[in-house]
Amino acid sequence: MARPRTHDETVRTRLLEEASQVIADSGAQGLSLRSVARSSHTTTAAVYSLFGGREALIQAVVEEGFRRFGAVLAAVEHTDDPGADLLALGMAYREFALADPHFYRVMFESLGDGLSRPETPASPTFQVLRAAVARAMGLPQDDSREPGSSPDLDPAGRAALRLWALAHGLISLELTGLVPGDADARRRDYAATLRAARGLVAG
Amino acid sequence: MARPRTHDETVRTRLLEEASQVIADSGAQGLSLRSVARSSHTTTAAVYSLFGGREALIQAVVEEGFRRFGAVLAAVEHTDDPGADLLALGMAYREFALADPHFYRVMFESLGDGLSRPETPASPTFQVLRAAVARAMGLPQDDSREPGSSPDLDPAGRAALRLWALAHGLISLELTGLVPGDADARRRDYAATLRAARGLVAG
DNA sequence: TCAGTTTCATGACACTGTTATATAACGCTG
DNA sequence: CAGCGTTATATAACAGTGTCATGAAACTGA
Repeated sequence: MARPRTHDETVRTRLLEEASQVIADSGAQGLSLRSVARSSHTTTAAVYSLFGGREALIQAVVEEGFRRFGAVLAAVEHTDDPGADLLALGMAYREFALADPHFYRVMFESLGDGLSRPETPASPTFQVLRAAVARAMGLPQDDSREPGSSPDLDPAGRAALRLWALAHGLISLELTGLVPGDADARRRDYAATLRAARGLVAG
Repeated sequence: MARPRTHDETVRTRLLEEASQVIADSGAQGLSLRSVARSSHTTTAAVYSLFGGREALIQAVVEEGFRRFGAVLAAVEHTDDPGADLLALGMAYREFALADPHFYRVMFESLGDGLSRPETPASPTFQVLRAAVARAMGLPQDDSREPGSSPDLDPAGRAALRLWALAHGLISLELTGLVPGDADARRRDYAATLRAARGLVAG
């Protein structure tokens, strides 16, 4: 027919929520525009006018995911022990990933689908980690160099990237089922590995 | 019609090769049974009788990939410097992943699609890494404990898993476009990070 | 030779993303 | 308030998809 009244919850929001749910449940692979449109009480045309297509809808979900992710990491409180704070950050990171594995995968492991990744080392989410590392290293918390002067990273940024890679790698292997042990053991090993990673922030 | 003569290259092999090509080019997402069947001069029914379906075909490609991967890693020569050997292994690992990013992704990042992962910490490919770590640590090269006695890892296995996670994490982030710098810089940083990871094999 | 099994071509089914068309609702301008 | 352009959305069609049932040809082993 034609354009019906917009409800309290706007169509765009409903589509985003339903799509997020499907992606969290079964990954981006299992996302069907038709079924998402149906459970949002609209049609696929809405997806095209509001987002641009299937890929763009997924991209919107990913961006929403990064907002949530940033909030989770930023909520980790600062104590007077920067090393402990860093570990807490790593545990929060892991918890987020394991809570919604499919979601985490879509956020971090897409590649080449034309998605523009909102999470670059310059992004706010990364800066939370970088600042925590800088505290632990006794360095200034904000990158003091000229903004945009160079794509390279300062020492704290480099260390943060290494820690990030380690955490992400462990979690990624764990999600793929390649890490042995039960859930508790894996959690302990993850924490122990992060603690053993002090050397990564030095070199 | 009916079953035509089997050619020199059997249908199964052709399907596997075409599927590998498509996956290397555009990932598992872009694999269409119909187009793979067409370029293999057969029909989709062959995929079902020879493999079992789309998912099973992908799984077969993954297994073939792990065979190639194992061969690449096993081909890294041993010198009298176990530390350098370990680094060389890491570089070979990275080279394999960057040569066919889609392929690497399909191998390591699937999760929950019902694929049974042939690459577990007990698998031969992992054992290549574990043995190299054991040499570098001055430990016996083969896991001397009762086989299957425990799902846990021995010290060399634990260290190997950590190094694996670090390498995989760095590569995964790099494939997603989250590591700054040009290709040379990224390669150097990767090597530097592996060298700095000595602490991971201690704790 | 002859049953039994495997391979695979054909065709149908339900489903997919995308797009063209048409129309209803909104936002603006006068 | 009237009119107009823009946007949102329903409908319907198109080409493509994975899967499966049917049946026939080719292998296999006794």
